[in-house]
Amino acid sequence: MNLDDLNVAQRQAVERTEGPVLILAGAGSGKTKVLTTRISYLVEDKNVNPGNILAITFTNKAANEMRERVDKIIGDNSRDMWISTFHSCCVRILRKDINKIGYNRSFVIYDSSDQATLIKECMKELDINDKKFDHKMIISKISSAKDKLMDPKEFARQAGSDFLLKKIAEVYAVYQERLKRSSALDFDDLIVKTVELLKSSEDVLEFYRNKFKYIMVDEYQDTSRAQYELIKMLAMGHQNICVVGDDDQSIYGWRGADIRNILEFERDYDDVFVVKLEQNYRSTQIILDTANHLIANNIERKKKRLWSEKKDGEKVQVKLLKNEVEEANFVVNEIYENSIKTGRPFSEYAVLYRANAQARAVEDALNKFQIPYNIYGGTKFYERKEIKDLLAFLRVIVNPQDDISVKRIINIPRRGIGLKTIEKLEDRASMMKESLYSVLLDVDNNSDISTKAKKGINEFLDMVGLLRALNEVYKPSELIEKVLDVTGYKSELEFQVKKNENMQNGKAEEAQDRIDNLMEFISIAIEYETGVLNSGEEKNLEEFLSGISLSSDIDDEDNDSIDKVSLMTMHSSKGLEFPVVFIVGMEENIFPIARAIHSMSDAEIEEERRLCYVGITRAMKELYLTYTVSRVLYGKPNVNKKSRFLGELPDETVEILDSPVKPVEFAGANYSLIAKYADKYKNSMNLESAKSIGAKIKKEKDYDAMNVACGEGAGYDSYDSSKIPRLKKGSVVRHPKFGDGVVVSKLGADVTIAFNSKGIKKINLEYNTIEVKKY
DNA sequence: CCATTTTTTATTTTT
DNA sequence: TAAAAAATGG
Repeated sequence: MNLDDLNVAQRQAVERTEGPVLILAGAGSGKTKVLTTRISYLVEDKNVNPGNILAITFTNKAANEMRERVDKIIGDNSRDMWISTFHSCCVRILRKDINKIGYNRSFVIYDSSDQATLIKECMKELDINDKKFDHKMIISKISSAKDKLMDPKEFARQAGSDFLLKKIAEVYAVYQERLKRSSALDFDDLIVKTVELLKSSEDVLEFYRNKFKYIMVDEYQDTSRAQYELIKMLAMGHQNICVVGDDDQSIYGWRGADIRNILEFERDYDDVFVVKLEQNYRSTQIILDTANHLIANNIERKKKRLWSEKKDGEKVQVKLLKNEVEEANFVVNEIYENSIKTGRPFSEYAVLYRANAQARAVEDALNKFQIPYNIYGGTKFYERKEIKDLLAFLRVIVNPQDDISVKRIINIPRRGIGLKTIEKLEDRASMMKESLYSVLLDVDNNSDISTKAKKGINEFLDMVGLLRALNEVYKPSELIEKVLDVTGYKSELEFQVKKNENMQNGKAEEAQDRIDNLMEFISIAIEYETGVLNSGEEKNLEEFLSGISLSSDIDDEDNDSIDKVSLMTMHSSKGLEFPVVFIVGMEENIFPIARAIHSMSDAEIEEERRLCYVGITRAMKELYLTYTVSRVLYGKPNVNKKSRFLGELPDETVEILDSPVKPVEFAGANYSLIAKYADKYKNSMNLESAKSIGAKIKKEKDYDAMNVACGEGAGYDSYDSSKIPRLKKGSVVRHPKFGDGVVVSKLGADVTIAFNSKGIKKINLEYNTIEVKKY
């Protein structure tokens, strides 16, 4: 096999096939290339049977990409290889043998919202409604317990006498019981139960240890303790385990990723061969220097330094704007001008942010400029109501024990089964420790249920019976059509469209959208069927459903080729790259994000810093970082200091774009003063409070709040209909780039200005901020 | 039982 | 602000 286009380190990583190998792969250092080459090398040069190879990734996208690339090198040989995500690998193992630990092999997979519903039910059953017990908090505690392979008993033991933890332990126990009764596993269970299976059955463990003679794990820094344990069990015999990761890109600690897994890999295995991939093929040296300098502030890390052969490049641009609207306008204008200047398609630009809510302002600006964009994240296809309803029907067909799904659809379409009836049924189910469905089957012998409800329940049972019979005959896609038909779900939506057609309430469009989504779902099913046909596997509804549960978003391949700007959180940008990257919202409390009440621990700050590192290293050629004076948060304007991360960047690689005002520095400087008046506003201050504090400081009420917060009556102007009239012919202005000038003429937001140094220029105030001299 | 109004509460989310 | 949860009224 030809390894000529690998560098020395990459080559070492490929050729060291035996024993434990740790590849520390910096951002953009070609780790996917190394992994795919290594897999191919094993097969082609080392004559390893493809069936003996297991390659694990975290996302379907990564798994698909890896398989594709391996396919390209070694052709159809890759078929017997397991290249999959942790979760789908576990599903495959569990479908075969989960009965050995007392579960039903046709289990369903509960997603996070099913999980939330079930947790709430468990809390109700235990009479826990105190406001102190937030179901989300309980979910995350249980989830992190599972990440550590802690079962309810162990959890209760560790809770000791702590009241809160004891209560959570109770919920955890009931929750697991209910899951089992429903033949359901949540995402975490997929890992936990696989470990349990391997621990309890010597045969199964032996089988997979023999099968997977070579194991590779991608994104190792993101593995949880449970995943670590799983891999360790499988790799124990032959020790041919190769993990790839970058501790600096560990950004999922809050989701159970244990950074110790990678930091302590060398301690866990004997004679570990460590390779560092430090040559970056993605970014300019300027961008790498910026990222290196920032991440050097983290203490808990393996030292490494990325370098690139691309020595020249643009400096990182840092820009302060007045608020999130102007920030977005600046970004979009910059994209627009840059694309005209360089001829880059819009797909080469990305706007990254800390929280999804920040996308809105950017979206508005892009719409105003009529620039096409793609938002990643947000509401996912499979989380839409109509899709969830349909999925619930399908899940009940496969597994009527699934209480959560039964409850979801029992009254769709309406059959007079209300909350009261369901409550009675549930009580009975939990009393008898049986599933809801078996209580339904016995409804005629149940005296507390009204005749009307009984009738409805029997209708429901008949319908499910019919659909289950149809499932024996039809393919998934055809069955879906039957479901939509038999349940009347589709005709109900069609009726909604008709009914609201002539009203301007948007309901017709909404119903039509839902129909379209359902049709889209059918084509996904058809796609699945043809895909399965080619691979020669079984094509049943069960497999189709687990596939769907395990795929987060539809990876729309042709969507990538469409010329659109990408908007996403920094979390979802991991693994991607763009020639031009904007990171918006570089402010304290936004990024690093503020956590409720308590201040952040060092470890949390370090994770935020790693996230910033991930964001920066997405950029290939140009990088912009923006922050604002004030920003509307939860409906109220807030003033934040600029992000500490900006201060951690090296001076040499950063260019601070001239700003008309320096309010954030002022705000920073004034914090000690403000703090004197109101200590509680030290970290976060809204304009309301700034105004009153400012008034005390300045003893002058007429300053507008922002100027007070900025510490000075800067008298600056921007596009704001109420302020525009202040700009007149003859006004003296200062532009951030062009310096002082005089307004020559004004048409809408377009102002023509004669600059002392640059001559006459037309400036559009929608996306340029200029300073107006105070009268 | 169900639809509408009021109140509450705000990360990130590969599966 | 804006979405989700809870409360209320028909």
